[in-house]
Amino acid sequence: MTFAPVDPKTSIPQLEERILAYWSAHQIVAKNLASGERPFVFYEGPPTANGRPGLHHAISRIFKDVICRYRSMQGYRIIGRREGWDTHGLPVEIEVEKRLGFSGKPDIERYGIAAFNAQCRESVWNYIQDWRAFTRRIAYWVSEDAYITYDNHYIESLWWILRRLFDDGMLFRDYKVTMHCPRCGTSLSDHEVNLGFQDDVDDPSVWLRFRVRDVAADSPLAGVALLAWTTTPWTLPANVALAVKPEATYVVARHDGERVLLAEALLESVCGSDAVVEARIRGADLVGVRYEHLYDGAAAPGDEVDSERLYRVIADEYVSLDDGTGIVHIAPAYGDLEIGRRHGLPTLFSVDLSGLVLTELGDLPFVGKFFKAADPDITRDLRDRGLLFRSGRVRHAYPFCWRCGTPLLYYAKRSWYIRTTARKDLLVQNNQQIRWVPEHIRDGRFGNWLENNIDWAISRERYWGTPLPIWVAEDGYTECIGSLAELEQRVGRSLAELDLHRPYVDEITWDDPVHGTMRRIPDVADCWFDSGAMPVAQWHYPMENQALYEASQQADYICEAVDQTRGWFYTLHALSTMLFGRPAFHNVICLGHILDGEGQKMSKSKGNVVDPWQVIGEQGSDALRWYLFTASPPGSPRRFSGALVNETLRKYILTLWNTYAFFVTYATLDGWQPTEPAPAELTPIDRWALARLNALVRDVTAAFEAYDVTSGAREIEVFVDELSNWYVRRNRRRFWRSEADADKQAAYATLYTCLVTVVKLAAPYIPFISEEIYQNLVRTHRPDAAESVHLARWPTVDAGALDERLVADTSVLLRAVSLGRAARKSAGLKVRQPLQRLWVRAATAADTDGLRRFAAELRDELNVKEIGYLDSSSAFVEYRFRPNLRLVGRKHGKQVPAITAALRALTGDAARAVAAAVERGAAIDLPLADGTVSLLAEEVLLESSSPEGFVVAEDGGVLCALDTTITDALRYEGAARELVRNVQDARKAAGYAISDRITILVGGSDPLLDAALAHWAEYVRDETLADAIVVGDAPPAAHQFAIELDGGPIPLAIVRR
RNA sequence: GGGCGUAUAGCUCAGCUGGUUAGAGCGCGAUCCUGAUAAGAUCGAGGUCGGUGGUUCGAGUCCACCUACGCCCA
Repeated sequence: MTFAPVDPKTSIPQLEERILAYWSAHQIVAKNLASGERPFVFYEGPPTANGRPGLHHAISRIFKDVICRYRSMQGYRIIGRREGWDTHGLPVEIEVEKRLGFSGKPDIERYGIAAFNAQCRESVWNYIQDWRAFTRRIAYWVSEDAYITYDNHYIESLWWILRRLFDDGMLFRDYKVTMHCPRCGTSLSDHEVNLGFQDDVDDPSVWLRFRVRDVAADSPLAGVALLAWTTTPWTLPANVALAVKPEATYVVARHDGERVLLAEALLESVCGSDAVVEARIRGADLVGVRYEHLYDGAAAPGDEVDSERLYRVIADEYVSLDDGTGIVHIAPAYGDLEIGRRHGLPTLFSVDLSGLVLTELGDLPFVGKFFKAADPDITRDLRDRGLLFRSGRVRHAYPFCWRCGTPLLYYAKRSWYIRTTARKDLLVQNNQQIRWVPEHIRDGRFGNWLENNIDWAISRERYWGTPLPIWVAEDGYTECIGSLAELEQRVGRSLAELDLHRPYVDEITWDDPVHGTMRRIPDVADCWFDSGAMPVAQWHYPMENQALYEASQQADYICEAVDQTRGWFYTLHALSTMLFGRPAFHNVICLGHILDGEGQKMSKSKGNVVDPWQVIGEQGSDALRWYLFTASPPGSPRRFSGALVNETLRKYILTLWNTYAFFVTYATLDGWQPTEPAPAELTPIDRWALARLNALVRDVTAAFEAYDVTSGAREIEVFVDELSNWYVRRNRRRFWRSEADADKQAAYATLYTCLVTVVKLAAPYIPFISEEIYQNLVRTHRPDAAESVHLARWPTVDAGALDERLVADTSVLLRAVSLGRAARKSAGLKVRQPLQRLWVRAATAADTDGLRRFAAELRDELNVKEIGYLDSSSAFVEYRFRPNLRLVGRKHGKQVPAITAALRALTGDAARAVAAAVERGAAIDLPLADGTVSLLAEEVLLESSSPEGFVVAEDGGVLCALDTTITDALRYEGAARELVRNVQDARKAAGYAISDRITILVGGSDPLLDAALAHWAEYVRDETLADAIVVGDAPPAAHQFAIELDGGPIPLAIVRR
């Protein structure tokens, strides 16, 4: 058995294609999806496939994927790991309308709903091939056994849900304010409204008197007029109440001989400075005060109006004191519906759906006029009746129909609601059981949304959606149908062939013996209802799949972008709470949006949309995945650029790849087998690697358990860097050696264990490279091992291998190495020049002991012969002291500045004595201006500085001092090493094989070179595989070069034997 | 207008319950090391930690207000 050779320069995207082929040939995806025992429930939030998949789809898909893969490797069986497609809704309709050149609902009706919906159904699949290919290429592993929201089975489950809500009294009909175009006769979506906002619209601005009535003659309110302000006089007949702010102060003010009531804060802006305040009243105390209404509004047919509730003052937080009078005219029909519902107010109308003032208002001059045209008449009428306090004009923003330019009406229409407010407490309570990543969503954006919960309006006057299964008779008798069987029972025939969409469902009617003909209401459901109901509907529950549904009632994990807080996250949560009283999901990762390199939102119109296919083609899926996992925490918005993905590729993916390639190269040369018994003896650095590795397993597992995908990946990244740049670099010679001893076995076994384990940890993140490395390292030698790294078990921590002290010691060592290099740099001494001695000291005695353990590594890395350890007994060290603020600050508080100054002032013998005490762990007494303070050893931080005559570098309590004296012997050795390096370079340049033996020809004379060769010839021969070093001219086949030591260039040559 | 979030080096990001001289990677310049590496090391330039005020012996960190941007809602 041998490892397959590894090309260090392999094309990663091509490698990924090969892995895809492997997965497909061996049905790895299917095996993975079917694997596992304990259930782990995942819900796929369904995207709409009517556009090409973009980067933002990539990120949510891979964040879904990574958790499912992790759980799967832990032996969980993932339920619900399947595609889902959101197929209904306005975006789909608009897409089709655009293609057909339509400009509104009348066009659709003329075209025919059946034909239109057929187009919608088709349009949804336009990009499905792109989606499937994309999903496969980024290795998002889901079953193609998709749930589809337009499917009859899916819709039937939705009907079951609606029926349950209806039976519980949770589905009800009420008004809803919509933006209505009186010319087109249709509601506009928010999106359409936004298209037609105009700034600077000229409108009337009128202040009105509402006279107080039914108060005692001695009340301060007797004879007072409430002042209210409006820019829509046409809504005045629909007035049902006046609202004040509960905690605001209102005043009765005498102004121009009359007494008016308004908010104190707005008195001056409305009445000027000469008004006299007669009384002050809190807003809350005005509640219930009755006033004389201006016109009799009209109730809608069938509405019962409770006249007791009409024309009174109410108090509501919604009232603002920014403009107007602090008293707000409330007309629920035309915009104030929410406040009306909060206070149980009736709804009255003043204009109809064509925008004409209702004839029901009686004998008034503006009846029958268009609402905007009625404004001047109404103003004049009120002035004539002495009810107009003041009038003027105002310029503000107002919405117009984007199609025809007609001013829009806010208009309360009949609509169907789910009574979520009835379960508000439970919604809030259940939210507390959910782990949100990032955490702030729970009590922030999502929590606030629940706190301010309003009933969910689920009906839409549209075509392509789930038809609401509500049938109504002329007399208002209403039935909600909960299944196809129920409907069949009503009509008395099979409906097996019925498409559960408009217009076919609309054609289903029956005669109720008591109430007459039952007809379906024309509305369809809000498409968010479709997706929020997926836990039930994806299994066609309760008609089918009871077991599957039972097993997946609550998701362990879901993931979408943050814009879903009021979308899918809410609808899932609301329906689960309404139907079953429990949250729908336990853990949720809420992703931030992807921005372009400049921090701008990616949008087609800006042309800054990055095509994920291009990135994948250039750098591969793994690089893209790793970048998206590590670049920033999932909840933050992230800037994206291809350059950063490339950096990920170079810094991480290729480092891992090259470490692996190094291992395979030498293991193959040596014929090393992973099946060989584990070596009995490990060196400290081997034990370090394994301790680090096991700490990594522990930490990455903990990160995954906390759904902290990013931290886990960053930990792996640090480990791979240390493995490559410390373990492998330090141990290269152990792998090169020709003899196969226990030490070499230990190095192979250690590196092998590290690679195999890290690849398993990385597998959920970067499934392709992990698979490639796993296959070659494991499967080549152990055919009984799992067929894929994704079918392998997640690594467990070997507690016996953990060693915090060893890991800490190594990190001190790495710092000392770095400082030693810095010292060499500042002395201008190459590492190649050996030096006699390095003095070190660390912040604590324990750290210094750690350095002692790794003295050999330190000598080798810094090329010194000896290491000396400094302490207070060394006369040539100077000390500085600082308080350990974390401890001293808590204990001594305000004395900190004095203590800091006193410590800093210590010099000479006093300093030496303190240093000695601290090193012994003894307390010290520090004299201050106002007495003596006793400090414990750990409360004093010790720094040593500049011994004379040494080159020093210091950081974080670690000090390195280099003895820079270069004796002749050291000089010769340095020259010999210089020669070796130059010969090695020349070998490489000449293209010789690693094992080729050579002769070195010295073409000149140099005293230093001669002396170096006199002492170090054998060393040079060994290192360079030279059989001989001779003086002489280069033969024709030789490779010529030159080196410079002390003097001028010395010509040299090598020749292969 | 309201809610939530973000703001730290040219770029991408760390910075734990307040504590010592604010860090890393990339990029730039210089030097070095290297027979796994598209790599690595050291040094340098680059920061009023978005702004103002406050609490504290001590604020990037806590509080208030403000600014810019993003998302959601109105």
